[in-house]
Amino acid sequence: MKKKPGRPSDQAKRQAIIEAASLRFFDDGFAATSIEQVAADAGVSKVTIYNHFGDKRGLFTAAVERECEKMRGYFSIDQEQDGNIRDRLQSIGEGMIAFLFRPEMIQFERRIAAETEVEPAIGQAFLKAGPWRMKEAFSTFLSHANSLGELHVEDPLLAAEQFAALCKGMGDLDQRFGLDVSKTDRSRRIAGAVDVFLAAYKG
Amino acid sequence: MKKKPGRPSDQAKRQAIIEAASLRFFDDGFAATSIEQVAADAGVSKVTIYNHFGDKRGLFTAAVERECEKMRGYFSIDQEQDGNIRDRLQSIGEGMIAFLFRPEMIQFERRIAAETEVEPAIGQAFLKAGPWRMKEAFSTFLSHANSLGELHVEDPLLAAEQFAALCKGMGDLDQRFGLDVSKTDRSRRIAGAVDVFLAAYKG
DNA sequence: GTTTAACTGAACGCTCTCGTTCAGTTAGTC
DNA sequence: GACTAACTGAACGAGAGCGTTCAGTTAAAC
Repeated sequence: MKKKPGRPSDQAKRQAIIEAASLRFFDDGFAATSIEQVAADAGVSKVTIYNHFGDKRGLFTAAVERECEKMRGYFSIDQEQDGNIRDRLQSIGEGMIAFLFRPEMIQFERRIAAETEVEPAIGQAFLKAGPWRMKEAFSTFLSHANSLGELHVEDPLLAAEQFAALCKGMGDLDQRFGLDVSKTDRSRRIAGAVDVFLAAYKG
Repeated sequence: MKKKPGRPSDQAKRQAIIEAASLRFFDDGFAATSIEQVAADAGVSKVTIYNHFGDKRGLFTAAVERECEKMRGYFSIDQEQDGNIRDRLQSIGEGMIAFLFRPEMIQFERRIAAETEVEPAIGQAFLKAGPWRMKEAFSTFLSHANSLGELHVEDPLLAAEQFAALCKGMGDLDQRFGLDVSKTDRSRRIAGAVDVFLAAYKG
């Protein structure tokens, strides 16, 4: 199997390159990032990057994959929490917003959206790793609450979307277009989301 | 007042430049657009562009302003429609989504978001001309419905955000990341939005 | 030790676009 | 017609970054 002769490729270097590339790409953007800069950051020769990833797009794709991989770890909603349904919704909403409104996340989404134009697969990969995964996780939570009679939800996937959307409100727009959303604004939206959601779905 | 000697600057050319620049900038992006291309499109010399707008950013800013100006015309919600409140909400939701989910709008938002990083004022200008304006308009509609007793809304601005967010659901993400959202998906979300909204706010 | 292939550093060709310069033309005002 | 300033076309300088090449070094396998 592994009877490849010659010096083996250095996986630690490969990882260092992807790491450095992620930082640059998602901080500065695809066009504004130079391969030479990434090489310098990773402590590696430029040629090594081309050997590993072929070209700039190849490197970007690898960086996106790694970032999506990271993201997959984040979504898990405890099905068996205690506290009443109202409090649980509240805390789930807070967690979601805290996660989504981080500046790095906003920035990352901007980059992905921009590159989706030229490479639609990138957008899809992000959707699967992020939003859709979150929606699935939350909708199973809702199904569970439904079967316990705490909620009365007929379409858990739709309801999951609705709750997430209510929590964001128009705050995601403010964030994307450069404004900070204060803690109190976030709380107001989340509280309002819980109110509306329960008014519609209380069991 | 207007006693400027010499050949007057050609306002028709100026408009043609902005027009051409808008197309290129919002189709291809800021970096990918070359001044020479814009000059060719507008049937104008490159020097003329520099005389009018100083540099590339100046031209971009002018294009954004023009586009925001256009957008301001679009938001008006008839306060005195007939039909019950349910039908009116439905049709407002449909109008909103049809407007927001146009590919040109998605594209425009991507560009603005990208440039907001380097020029925060651009993001603010967009928010004021677009989302905030829409929110205002819809919230006065809600206030009106409230005073008629059709709805019971205590915080019209929050409720306006909620309705808009419910209509979008996660469809705006799908759009931004390269997927088409089908007519039926949109309708399902809008219908769901009306249901939830009325459950919470029916007078 | 020999072989094979990954890595390095530096240099190079290439292309692209911004922004400028300049001589010459054109469109209005006095 | 004289004046002034906007416009044109073409050329240029300058910088940046991609991707390649090459001679030389290093790390593993046999």
